[in-house]
Amino acid sequence: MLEVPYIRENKEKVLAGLAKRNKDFTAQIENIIRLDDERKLLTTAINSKEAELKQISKVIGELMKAGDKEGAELQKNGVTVMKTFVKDAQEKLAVVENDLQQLLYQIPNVPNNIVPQGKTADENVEVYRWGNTPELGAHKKPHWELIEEYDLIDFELGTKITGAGFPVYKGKGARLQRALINFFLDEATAAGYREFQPPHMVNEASGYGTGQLPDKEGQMYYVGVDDLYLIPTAEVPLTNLYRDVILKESDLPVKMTGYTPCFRREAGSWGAHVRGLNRLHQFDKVEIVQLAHPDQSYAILEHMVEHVKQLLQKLGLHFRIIRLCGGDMGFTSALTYDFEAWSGAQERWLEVSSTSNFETFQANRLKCRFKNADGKMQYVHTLNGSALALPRIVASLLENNQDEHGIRIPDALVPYTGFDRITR
RNA sequence: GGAGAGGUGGGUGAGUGGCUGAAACCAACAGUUUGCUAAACUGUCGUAGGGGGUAACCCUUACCGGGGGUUCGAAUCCCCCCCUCUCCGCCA
Repeated sequence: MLEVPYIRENKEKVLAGLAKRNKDFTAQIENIIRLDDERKLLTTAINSKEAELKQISKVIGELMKAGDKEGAELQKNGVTVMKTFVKDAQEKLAVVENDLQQLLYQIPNVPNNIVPQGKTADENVEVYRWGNTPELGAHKKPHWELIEEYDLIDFELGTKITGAGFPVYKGKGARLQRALINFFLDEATAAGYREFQPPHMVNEASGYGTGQLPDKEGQMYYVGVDDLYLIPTAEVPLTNLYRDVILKESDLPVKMTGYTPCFRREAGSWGAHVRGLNRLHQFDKVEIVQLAHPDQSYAILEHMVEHVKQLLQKLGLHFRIIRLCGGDMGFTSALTYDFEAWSGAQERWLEVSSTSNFETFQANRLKCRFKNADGKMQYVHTLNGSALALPRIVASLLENNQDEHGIRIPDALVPYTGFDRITR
């Protein structure tokens, strides 16, 4: 959520930035400023009237103490009128504040200067590419065939016990999952991230904190009886660990990592390219999160990108990094890099990580601040990245490393799997 | 789920209708003293909103788990909810 004072002081800049999202926010921004003006006016009126009432109460208190009951009663004249005035003004203020809040919730984050102009994913900009397309020959198979051939994952069973999009990992398939999770967590902790095991369900306040709510409730599984949401990513519980927290400047940056399953309804997005592991309702992911000093957040974003880059290199996967254009970027993000691994048999790129700087957009909602050198409160910048999401990594590992005899496990992973090949 | 106790500032903890935004102590920060460390002393020590000032700052309102209510006036009384602790029940 953008801060109103920031909007007021940087109106043109905000509008110009938001224009990259291919929508004109002029009317909304003007409305926000108008409502804020109204808010200030009402507040001033209420404040002075309340000060008056408070003064009268004080006088009554003194008169009562002195035993002057009649004098006290006299003071009460006019109080009712004043109280009615205050009550009316407060009701108006509540409406104004609510309208303002609702409007603010609808304004996405302002894209950073280097975010490319563009409407769709086609206009994203590739900024880095590593490795080569694997030579697989004519016998290459997509991962859903390999999975069946080597009995690694069972989609039918998952459908039986739960539903489509909930796979059951079996034998070496299950072991590969565990290996990847441990590998990713070890790499993250070695890079200084503290490991957490957060809850897999969160309350409504947490949903608002990181920006899933309002608006995106359709994307989360909701447990109505207990009013809880299944997390769509570890970003939600991890970042919310610092909701309503005031940090010391010396605490920054806070580096967290955690493995969790992620639950996504993917309502409406079940089109093409969803076979096998390409899109699931439940998947595993290791996430890295940082709370950063605003002056350092973009340097830290680079570090995080570097970290993810190394993971993919250690796994030996052909991949590229793209900078998302304004039209493709998430609501809460100011700058996002997506990582795409090559899928050798599908012959297309699969998104395996999304690493973003949210600047103060989440921190404002979270009320996560630190005291700066001048003793002033300042919002932190929040950042996060997948490091990494498993299913598409598995898909691309299986496809890229296949030959007639089986599937080769990358060296970095062998200590974790305990085997270096998957065979029949 | 049932019964009881309780939720106050960074922490401990006082405070049952007005002089309490909140004692005291601890922690923290700044300074004085000191050969260093320590100790002692002095001072500062919440957040947010509104108004004023170039600014240091000043005035004002709100906030004592959350939300309502009673009252001229609520941390203090009443109602609802949430959470924590103890005992009981249930259970991995």
